[in-house]
Amino acid sequence: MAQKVKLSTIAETLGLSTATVSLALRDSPLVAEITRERIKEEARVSGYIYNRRAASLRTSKSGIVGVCVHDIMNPFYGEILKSVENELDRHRQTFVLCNHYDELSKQRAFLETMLQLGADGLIMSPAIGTPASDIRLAEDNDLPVTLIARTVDGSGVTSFRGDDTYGMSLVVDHLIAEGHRKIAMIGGTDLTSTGRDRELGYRQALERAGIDYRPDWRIQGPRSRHSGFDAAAEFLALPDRPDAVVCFSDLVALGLMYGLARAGLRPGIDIAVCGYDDIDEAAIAMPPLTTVSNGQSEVGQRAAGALLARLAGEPARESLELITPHLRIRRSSRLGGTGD
Amino acid sequence: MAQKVKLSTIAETLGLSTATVSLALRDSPLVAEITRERIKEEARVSGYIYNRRAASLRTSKSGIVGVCVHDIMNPFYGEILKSVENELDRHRQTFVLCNHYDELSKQRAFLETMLQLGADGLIMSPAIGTPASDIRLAEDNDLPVTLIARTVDGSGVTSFRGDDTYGMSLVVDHLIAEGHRKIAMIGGTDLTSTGRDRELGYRQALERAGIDYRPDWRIQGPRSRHSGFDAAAEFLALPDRPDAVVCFSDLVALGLMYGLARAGLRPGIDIAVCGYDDIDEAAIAMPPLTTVSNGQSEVGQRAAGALLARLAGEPARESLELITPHLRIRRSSRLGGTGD
DNA sequence: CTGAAAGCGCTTACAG
DNA sequence: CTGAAAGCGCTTACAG
Repeated sequence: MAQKVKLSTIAETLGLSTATVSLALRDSPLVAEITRERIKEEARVSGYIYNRRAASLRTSKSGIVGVCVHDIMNPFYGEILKSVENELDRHRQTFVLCNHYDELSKQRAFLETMLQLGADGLIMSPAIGTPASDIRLAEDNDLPVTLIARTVDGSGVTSFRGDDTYGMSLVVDHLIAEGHRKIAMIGGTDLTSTGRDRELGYRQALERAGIDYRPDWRIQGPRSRHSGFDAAAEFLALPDRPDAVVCFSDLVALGLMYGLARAGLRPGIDIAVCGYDDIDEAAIAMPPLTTVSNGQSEVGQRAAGALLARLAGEPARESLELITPHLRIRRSSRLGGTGD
Repeated sequence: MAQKVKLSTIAETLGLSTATVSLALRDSPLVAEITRERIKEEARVSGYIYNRRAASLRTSKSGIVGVCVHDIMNPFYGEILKSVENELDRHRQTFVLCNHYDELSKQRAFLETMLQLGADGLIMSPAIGTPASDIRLAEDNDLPVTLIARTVDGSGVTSFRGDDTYGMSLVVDHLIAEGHRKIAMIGGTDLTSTGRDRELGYRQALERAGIDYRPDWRIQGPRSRHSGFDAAAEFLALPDRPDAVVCFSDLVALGLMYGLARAGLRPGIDIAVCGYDDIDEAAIAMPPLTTVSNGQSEVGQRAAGALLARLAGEPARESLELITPHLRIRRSSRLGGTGD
């Protein structure tokens, strides 16, 4: 491009003012239909590129929404993001992604960048240890925030997530109904609301059934496929080994099943395994994985919707929107039974 | 924030000019050390937020690099992106992600957005059907492009990808060495360079071994775990069924293995299955998957490096940088054999 | 229905 | 070592 084409270039070529050109390109009815068409045609043929930085500097709207999660390669987040993306696309918002890998410094750098770029809003699954003040910093600088999957107390904003305590209790109830009494739980951490809530659901369900909680059957930590795989060895070495396992997530369960299979134990035959999230892979895994549908697409859609409402002027308020999870019974938990 | 703090606010407070403040905040030696410290301190306590839109409007540098791939939820791209992210992070570039899902319109919308935001550069794995002119449009508007994983002829820019033809021939050679003669290939499409090149490697390896290519043993299409799973039925119905399969990707292979196992066929025992890419999961899968390491992190790192060089002023040139793939032999391909 | 002018918040020569 | 002034490319009252 020899010479950059800008509004004023078009205005000069056509003998109009930049004001008219600006209005016409945004389809303002203030400009006569015929003038509008001439202007648009000229913009097209001259290869005009709208300069959003300039516009944004003037209007203080950027059309950018930031999205920050633990790791987009995790299908659980991926599925949420897909529905967020869908929703934002329809409102012509550009969507800027970031992984924080639970490093507060990464999350802060991203937040700072969004502030500097004048982002219109932020959707985040806060990193471990996020203080409420980080979220208020954004809000105080006109950057509305909506939380997903995890909660931060005192943030003053709306969070969307599944009802993890209830969901986990559904799984454990199911295993108990299948006749299991020795049920381990693998994965998750006390440091996130998700981890705490799912463990609570596990303990409550045991308690309701009159089964003692055994700390040695609670293996904390794993949150990925790989660490689930690694946990198999630890599980197999457990004293008085349980015959059923609930996992923090599907990813952990799928990794664990690989690990158990490698050790010669057949998931769904020798041992019951359940996951959490009902990611796409759960239904086709071998064996098909019993899990809890955690409403990823609903979380994404509602979170995006709530953020758009904030952009449209709705005030912030602290609230927790719980999506009701559903049990998906498949073969991995039905020893000797049938199922898909 | 009652009142937005800007450069001029700081300048007034301190009785300095905005020029001095601007220079000081960017650590210019033109400003006296002591003045610089006063300014930075004031910026800190007043909660100043640097306005990148304004700066970028002035300098026409935005600090943004766009990255556009088929689907970031695909671990193959995820692994590339992780290393791109690493590299860009070190140069304090903000990294804006986009999935095009092989829809040209989505890719174009993203390209347009990057142009409007004045992005400094673009890394992309071009959508099916991307014309060279789309890439030249970016280049002509001062938006340097580097391609990954796929190539576009006549683009005039550098591409980084694995040597797919050679890589696929390694797998097929290995199966032949294991004694297989009836080898199917599942997945991939003629519409991408990756699909074409991997199929070519398959056919060349067969030819070298004097084995006829059988079109009915070439199942095109699958490129995801789910479609790999679905392809199992088609494969099982094949006339004169092969006893070995090479897949377009690990994801396809992993899905296929789920499908075969569900049908009662044991991958790695009754049938040999190989993947491509060597994603993290391949090594822990059950059975562990024989595959080809495709150098994802090298692709990402070198592509990011090349783009940074372009940003630093290096001219564009059309070239193809092939990363040499390596065979990873695991249990899925060694019927009756041993391995990890 | 269209135009002249100010201003968004920075950076960059240029002057002193 | 610091300041005054112009300008990046838009949009928005305001006037006509």
